[in-house]
Amino acid sequence: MEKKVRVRFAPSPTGGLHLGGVRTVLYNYLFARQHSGDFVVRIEDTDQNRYVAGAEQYIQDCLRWCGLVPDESPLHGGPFAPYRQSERKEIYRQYAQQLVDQGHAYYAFDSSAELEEMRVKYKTEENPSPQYNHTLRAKMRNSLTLGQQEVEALLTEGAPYVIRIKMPDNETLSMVDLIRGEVSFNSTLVDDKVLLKADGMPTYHLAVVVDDYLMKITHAFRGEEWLPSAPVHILLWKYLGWIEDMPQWAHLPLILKPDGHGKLSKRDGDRLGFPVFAMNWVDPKTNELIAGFRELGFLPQAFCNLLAVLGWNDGSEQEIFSMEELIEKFSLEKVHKGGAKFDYDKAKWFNHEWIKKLPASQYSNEVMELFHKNGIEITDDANFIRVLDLVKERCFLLTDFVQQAAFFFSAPQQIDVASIQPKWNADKAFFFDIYCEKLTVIEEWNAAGIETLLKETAVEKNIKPGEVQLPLRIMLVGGKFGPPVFEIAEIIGKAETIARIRKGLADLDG
RNA sequence: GGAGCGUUGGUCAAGGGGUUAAGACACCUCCCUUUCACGGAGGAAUCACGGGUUCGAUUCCCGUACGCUCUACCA
Repeated sequence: MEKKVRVRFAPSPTGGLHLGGVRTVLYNYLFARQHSGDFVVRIEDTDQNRYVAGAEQYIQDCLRWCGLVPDESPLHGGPFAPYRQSERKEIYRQYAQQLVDQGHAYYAFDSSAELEEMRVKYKTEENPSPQYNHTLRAKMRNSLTLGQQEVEALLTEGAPYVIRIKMPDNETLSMVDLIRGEVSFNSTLVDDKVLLKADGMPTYHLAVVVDDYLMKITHAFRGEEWLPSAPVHILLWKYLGWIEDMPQWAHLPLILKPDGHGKLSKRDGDRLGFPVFAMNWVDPKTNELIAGFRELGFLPQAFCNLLAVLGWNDGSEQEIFSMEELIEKFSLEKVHKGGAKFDYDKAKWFNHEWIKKLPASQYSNEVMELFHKNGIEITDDANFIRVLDLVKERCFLLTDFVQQAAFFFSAPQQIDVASIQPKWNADKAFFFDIYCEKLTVIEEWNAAGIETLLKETAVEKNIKPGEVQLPLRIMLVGGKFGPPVFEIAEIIGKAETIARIRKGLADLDG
């Protein structure tokens, strides 16, 4: 049978796309690819107040960066248009009405003040949050308690109302979750959820069922936090007469805070100093910039990789997976049931592995942009890529390239004289003077030659070659880092090498 | 309070009636490198607790504890 997988999103009140969201899409994507099925990503705009301008485009951009949506497939394209919830309002209303007509749902006219009153009135120690359920609904203002005439009068005069599902008493509702196996609930314990809101928009519960049916969805993955509302959805599929077509569900484990417990949130990122969003996001209300993995220097391959293995493992020792390998090896059966704490150190390790694994040419454009932002212009692409490949094993983030490679293209602003000074003396200064002169007339400019010359000159001047290597490095790169010095000298060229040594000598003098 | 779900080192985790309970990140020691990394060798550290079942439970069952999620006209 043809599989049709869908992911549904609601932009959070502040917007942004967090780790859990991307992972959900990723698992969906892998599953869809495995079964050569369709893959649908939808974004809710159910509540205009919550809908954040730009969120849709932003989410699409993030997913594109991750390689999870092809460019030609806009999130809301496809044969079942319209896709936006606001444009489907009438469809939901029609099914809600059907449920009322069949006696599975009812009108409720209670105002929010009345609901609040009910919650206070029936609140007890044993039951701190009373629910609008099979017992309490008899005490509220709804079409079950009001006479038919009164209900009709209220409806014709346009009184605000919602449609609530009428949960049956003591029925066992069960489903087979692709990850957890059979899960069951007693209907008595669940409340009469609102299906259609007073503004005529559906709640998630109604929308998800109606859309999944109409759009012929066969598989739906969502976060574990949805498990408690599964009985409502099962009942809806049943009451609407579609139970045979109910998609298979998989409830994914949560991504937890690195410290303590609980769902990972944006706040944790701020607090602990790591991103939780895929890409930079500016909260339109506060103008606050929330950092994203991409801008912080993550490779999409690494990002997907680390997300994939946070809650899934193929049983082998392999940890680095390309998208192709993930498609081949991913299986829902091996997804964990328990949540996993996010570990930023490990995340950086994944990125490091990918930086090393990929040829620099695959990310040189991004790095070039970073150089540009730091005021360093690159003119020779081939040379740039060569340098990146030379230093990449020292970089955990793309942004690390700036420190690790900037000195190849522009002389260090300032050198770490403090590291040389203690052992500096006139003999060494003299040595470098001579060395510069000899470099000027060296025949072939290559690392081996530059090194041999240094050693010979040192021996000649009665200095241990090792003692001048660190000063040389610091003069050339500015600090104690970077690849082997002689290779650096070879790449930056004769004139630049000599210039930097002379500059270094001057700095040490002063 | 209730319901659902979960619990292998600090973290991610493999495994699953009999094992020296893999591996990775982080941490520590050493080697390599007269820089910083990479790399290599080694170290410390784990089956939440209590009852069963069993010749034998980390593994199966039941409790307990703990944690999380939900308990909105949010998703």
